[in-house]
Amino acid sequence: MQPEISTIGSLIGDPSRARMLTALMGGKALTATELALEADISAQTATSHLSQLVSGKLLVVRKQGRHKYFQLANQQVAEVLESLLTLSTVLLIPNIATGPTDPELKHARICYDHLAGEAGVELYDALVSQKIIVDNQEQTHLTDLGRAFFNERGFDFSAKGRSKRPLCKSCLDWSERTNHLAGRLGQWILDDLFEHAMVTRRADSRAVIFTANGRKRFKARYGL
Amino acid sequence: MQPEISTIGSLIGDPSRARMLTALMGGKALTATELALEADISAQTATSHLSQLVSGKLLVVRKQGRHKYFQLANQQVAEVLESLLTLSTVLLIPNIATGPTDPELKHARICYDHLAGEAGVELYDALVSQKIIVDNQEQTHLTDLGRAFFNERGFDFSAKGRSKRPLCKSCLDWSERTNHLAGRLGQWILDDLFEHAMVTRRADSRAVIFTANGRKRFKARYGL
DNA sequence: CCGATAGTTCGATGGCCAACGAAGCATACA
DNA sequence: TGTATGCTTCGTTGGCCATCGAACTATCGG
Repeated sequence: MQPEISTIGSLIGDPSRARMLTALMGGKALTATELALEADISAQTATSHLSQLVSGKLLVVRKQGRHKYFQLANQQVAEVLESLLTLSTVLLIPNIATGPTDPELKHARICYDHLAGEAGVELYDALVSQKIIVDNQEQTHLTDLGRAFFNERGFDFSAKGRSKRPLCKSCLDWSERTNHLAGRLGQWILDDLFEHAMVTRRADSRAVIFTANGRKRFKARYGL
Repeated sequence: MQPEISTIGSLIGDPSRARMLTALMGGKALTATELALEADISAQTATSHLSQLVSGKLLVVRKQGRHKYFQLANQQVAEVLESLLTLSTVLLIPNIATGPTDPELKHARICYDHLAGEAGVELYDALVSQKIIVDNQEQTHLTDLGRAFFNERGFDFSAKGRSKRPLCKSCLDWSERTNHLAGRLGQWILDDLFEHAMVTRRADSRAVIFTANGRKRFKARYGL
């Protein structure tokens, strides 16, 4: 086998060791005592931690008289720590930039059988502000107004008993971090878009592409 | 405080969780059962691990009927795992590219008071192959031949009693990962190089620069 | 409704490991 | 040579946590 990532993870996973490692991120070599103070632990405990870090090859050590100087073993170790520090701040300030980098995917894509991405979120918001649907923490309901709205556009409410699948459901959008519409109604809308040639889709991609005037007709039909 | 890196580290630090996370590196969302199989643990244990990963924000979960689909929470998580995987292979196949990127520093630099970098390592190897010094695991000794060699070149062996500092010492080279010569003899050689104007040094840099014909004279004097 | 499958909760068990006191070794300095 | 300082080794203690059996809820497919 090989040095598992779990081994490295558990080395970083101890609070005292993590504090030592971040202290060493500055690039300067530090002595065992300095690192013990940094981590706020006794010298004995520090010795134990440091020998683990050295035999785990995260640190290298240099003996200089009665001092022992420790530093990060190489650039890769620094990179791991750097990415961990980045992640730890990202977890604090949620998603500045999330989701796919592909702009087409980000704009509109298929999520199982319904519309997701920016277009999906815009649609959802538009339906909410028109009081066609009501968003109520986890649950989404169709209003009477909404029932008329979709009846008008050809949705078959009589087929309802066929399945226990809910009519409306909100689905957390991966790239946008807000809701888009799932459920039978979400599926029907996507079908509707294909049927009226407002969108097409490329083989082997989840991206949904609006046709020439498709976006305009989409906005008109759903009140965006 | 904030999500400490040790928290993230310990989440990755468990072997079962690490296997789940690497399985999710493919980008596909996997169900709890699939991940349990992947990590070779029972469903109960998997539930426990997965809820930890979700509340630690390394994973996001989507409920789809009676299935739960897990995937990496965001790009940063993937980056952390990627850097860990890189590190774990680097630890296997030591240093393709280590040390300073600055070529001057890499080539020759001062390590405390002696010569390090490529030039330092070449010198050390040359002295070993000429049987001037003997490298013996951690300890380096000057041979009788070596004693004559350095006496000839002006090293003052009589000053020995002045200090307990060892005559010869090997020092692990940070960029090259092999030995170079430290100790009183290492110091003397560097002084020798400056004295005979084979090298110069720039203010504020540890880099050692060979002068016009300095490198040639260096090689000649020490048998490289 | 029934059986099957997916996932959960609870509790008990066992093992690992961080922490430090005490004592020891190594080095430096006067 | 003696004394302070830096680091280590040993053994003990205490707490945390991965694991799974048993029993439970939720969902699907008829």
